[in-house]
Amino acid sequence: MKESTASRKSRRRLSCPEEDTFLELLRTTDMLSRGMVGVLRGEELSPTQYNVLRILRGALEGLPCGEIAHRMITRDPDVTRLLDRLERRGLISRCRETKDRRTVMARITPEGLKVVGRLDEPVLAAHRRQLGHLGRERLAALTELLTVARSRMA
Amino acid sequence: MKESTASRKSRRRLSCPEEDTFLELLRTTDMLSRGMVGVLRGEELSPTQYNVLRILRGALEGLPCGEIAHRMITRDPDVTRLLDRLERRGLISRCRETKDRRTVMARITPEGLKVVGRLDEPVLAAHRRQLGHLGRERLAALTELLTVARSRMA
DNA sequence: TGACAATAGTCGTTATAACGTATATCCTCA
DNA sequence: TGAGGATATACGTTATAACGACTATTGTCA
Repeated sequence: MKESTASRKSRRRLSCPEEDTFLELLRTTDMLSRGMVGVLRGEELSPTQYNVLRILRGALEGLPCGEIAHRMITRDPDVTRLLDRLERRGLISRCRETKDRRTVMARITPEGLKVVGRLDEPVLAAHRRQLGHLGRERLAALTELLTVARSRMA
Repeated sequence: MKESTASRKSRRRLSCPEEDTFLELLRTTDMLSRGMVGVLRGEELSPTQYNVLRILRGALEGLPCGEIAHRMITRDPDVTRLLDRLERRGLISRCRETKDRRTVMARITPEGLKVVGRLDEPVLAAHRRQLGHLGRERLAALTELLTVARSRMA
């Protein structure tokens, strides 16, 4: 194990606890995301698209584009073309507001609801398969740590 | 708070602890990554490119492309073109092996070393700024939880 | 040996992300 | 009221990611 220790030392000469955590976060998130991508592929949705549909399902009355952008997990300033693709597939509809003619409201369509609905079960199953082994307590601890991390992040 | 509770309930009708954790992970990682992107922009490197350079700095004797792909944090099967761009900028060099003529070795150049080197300080500072407030113990706890999560992930 | 599978890397194509800029609409206040 | 700034969205362009198919080289075993 001598050589492995040495190479590890040199490779990590600049590492610090913060960086270790950051890298673990990246790796874990990457792994989880890949799993999700696999599930969503069943309905030919990207994670971003799925995210939008979930948001719109939670607001059946519709939302302005900007609000969608604001609520997205991974911020995407170019909501326009994201919605373009979803509209082309008939999963959402858009219409310009009458009051403030700058804003465009997006709504999920019945077809869109069907698509997201078909994913509920597999998505849930994937989550359980990927993280279920941690158990309630550790999941709670993890969520808590992440919330704290983010709330004080500079 | 009545309405907010109700809407929250309906919005989360399908949520589960695993999903909550997953979403927190995504949000946190996204936030951290954005910070890094900002720092790396100083040298016009994408996170993926920076990752490759860090890997190659840890293996000055060079590595075959496949091994680079294997070590990357976020798996990218298309290492070829990633290395193309880095080679075009003179940050790495490539040459075909003589023994196994299928493999191509990539090495970091002195110029590449300079670029990564210039980032050491700012990257470290960013890590501390973003996660330093957690303190040693919580960082360790977080890293530990993530390692466990990943090691048993199905 | 020599056919065949396995491996390492490359490339074509399409979709998506990132960035800056443009356009339309609204709001405020002199 | 009307000029200037703010806001909401769209779009042009370039870079990158994702997915397959393709080529070259090596290893294996009948």
